[in-house]
Amino acid sequence: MPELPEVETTLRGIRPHLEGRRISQLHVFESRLRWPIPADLPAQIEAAVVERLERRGKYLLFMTSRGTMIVHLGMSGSLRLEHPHTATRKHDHVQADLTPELCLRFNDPRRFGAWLWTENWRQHPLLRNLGPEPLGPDFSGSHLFSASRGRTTAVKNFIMDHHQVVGVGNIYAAEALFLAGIHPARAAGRISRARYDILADRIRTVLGNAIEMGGTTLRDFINTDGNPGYFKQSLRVYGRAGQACLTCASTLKASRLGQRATVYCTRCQR
DNA sequence: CGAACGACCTGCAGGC
DNA sequence: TGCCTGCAGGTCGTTC
Repeated sequence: MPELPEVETTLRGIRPHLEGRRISQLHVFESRLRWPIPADLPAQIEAAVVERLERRGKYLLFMTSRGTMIVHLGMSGSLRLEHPHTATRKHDHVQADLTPELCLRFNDPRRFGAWLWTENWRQHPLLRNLGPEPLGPDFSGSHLFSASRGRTTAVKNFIMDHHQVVGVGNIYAAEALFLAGIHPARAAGRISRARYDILADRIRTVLGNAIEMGGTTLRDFINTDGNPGYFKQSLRVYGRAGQACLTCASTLKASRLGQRATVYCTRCQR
């Protein structure tokens, strides 16, 4: 499920229930995630007050005075707020108790997610070398342009590399390239400054719109399935291989780039 | 350094 | 119905 808009929607949904609140207990039901959950994570986070909940790329940061809990949803992870006495579901791996009436549960069938602890998140190996936030002030076409000089990798792979820009996953990479009229397999180093300006703008637009849609369907994240429910709305190319291009009506083509499914219009994207 | 690819894991859809 | 294959929203680590 999670691309950047889903992570941002999750953040907005759970933040009001986390910030300023103490995690009284952390239950680990299954520690075998992308990396093993550190054995001392419960002891580190327990009784700590979550001063702030932030997002960096697709990582959620539970910041306390003692350190930061890093949470990543991986490919299939989701967070739900529930009553602690309700039954857990299959693949619920972690539960953070907040009040006698409320806990945060992490469900992740594929277990590609992560729960880690760091005392200095800015220097953490997973976070240290991340590129700029696509919706922040440091991201621009000129940034993509200068970072891509000499690179032969396909532009789709390039914008999905979070050392260049964080948070552009497989869905929105395809969507942004369609909106920018750029062929996904074009070498990143052979795209002009002007086209990168357009691409950066489309990345911002497509992610911003998806976050807005998530925000409109978002309630309070309590007793929901953790799924914002807007996924697949208004996608122009992702999942539409073989169907008609919404711009020129020619048949959208599927291919694979970096072992990821890619859909594009051979006529609109060059 | 960059590029390509395997790896991690479960669930589901489709073909036979 | 059951078995097999391939595919899925991420991204790290290894190899060349």
